[in-house]
Amino acid sequence: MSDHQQQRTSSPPSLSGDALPPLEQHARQYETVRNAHETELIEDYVELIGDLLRHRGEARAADIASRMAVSQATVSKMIRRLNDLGLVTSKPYRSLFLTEEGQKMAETSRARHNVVLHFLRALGVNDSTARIDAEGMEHHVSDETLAIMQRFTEQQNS
Amino acid sequence: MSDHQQQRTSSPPSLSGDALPPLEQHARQYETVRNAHETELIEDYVELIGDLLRHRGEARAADIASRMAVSQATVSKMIRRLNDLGLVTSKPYRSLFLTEEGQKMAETSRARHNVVLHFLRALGVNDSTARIDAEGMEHHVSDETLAIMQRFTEQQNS
DNA sequence: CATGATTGTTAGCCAAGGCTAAACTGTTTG
DNA sequence: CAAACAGTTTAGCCTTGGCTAACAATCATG
Repeated sequence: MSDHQQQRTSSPPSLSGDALPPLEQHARQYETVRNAHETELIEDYVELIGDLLRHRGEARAADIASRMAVSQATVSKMIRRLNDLGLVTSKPYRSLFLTEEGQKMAETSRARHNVVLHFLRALGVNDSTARIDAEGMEHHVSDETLAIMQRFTEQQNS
Repeated sequence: MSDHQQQRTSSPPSLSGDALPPLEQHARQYETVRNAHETELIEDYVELIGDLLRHRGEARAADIASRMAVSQATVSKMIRRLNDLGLVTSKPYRSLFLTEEGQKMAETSRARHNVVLHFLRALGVNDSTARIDAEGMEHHVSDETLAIMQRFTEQQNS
């Protein structure tokens, strides 16, 4: 029953990089990320629906499915959820529309997305990489950071 | 409720912001994000275990649970998964250790995390915000962008 | 050294977000 | 105008990642 436990011990903090954040703060970090994950997908759908409406005049489930690379059944299920959340109005077998709340969310998401995307390009990231990274990052950037990104981009472009 | 469709219609692309990306590219963006989500949590656990080992000499389930703000049962279940994936070795009721592969993952994650964190600080983001944002962003930053962030940070600090 | 506190595990529940297969609707066209 | 096809929905399944409650092991300590 002896403890093993490689005594790799006593690692002096000075040699082992940044210290652990205080417990409370650390916990808050993870919680924030978990919360973001809950809304992330919803926002992506709403944003995409908004984009389809703006660019195509309609948003069909099939388009969403192919753009998201997901099955139509998955989209259908998600639409019901969006409906229940009061973000879209849908009549069976017809195009979707956003409720007022949905439009607000789409607008906000699109704005965030664009700030991040333009920021990455201003930083010097290749366009197609920037698109991919922006898609992943947009939901994890605080308002504070977003504002800084925007300022940075503007300075770069002047 | 029936005022459908602000006829914002026929939106000329020039007025409606960036065009939709070509379908294939668009689909790849979402796929990349979905894939990131699958490994994200795993990496967070492994990274945290690595940090606990470095700073404390041991990684107990209770510590992980409180730092992640998650129940012990959740941690216990996750540890079995990490075990199955060959990332940690665990004997019941004992501290965890990382396998060689786990250590590699922890190292890589930690490095990414630090690059993003230091980049955000160099950009001018407040420390506690930077920590939160870094936690969320780290899994969505491509190698290309990461390299650019690192260069930027170094220039800033010179 | 017994016992209570702490820590870890197991069982069983739930929601989210995927999937395929099958059923249904709407549209196009022969 | 009927049949075929494209689009949509439903049913039912799976995995992940949470949770609580009950139980088990370990550890401190009176």
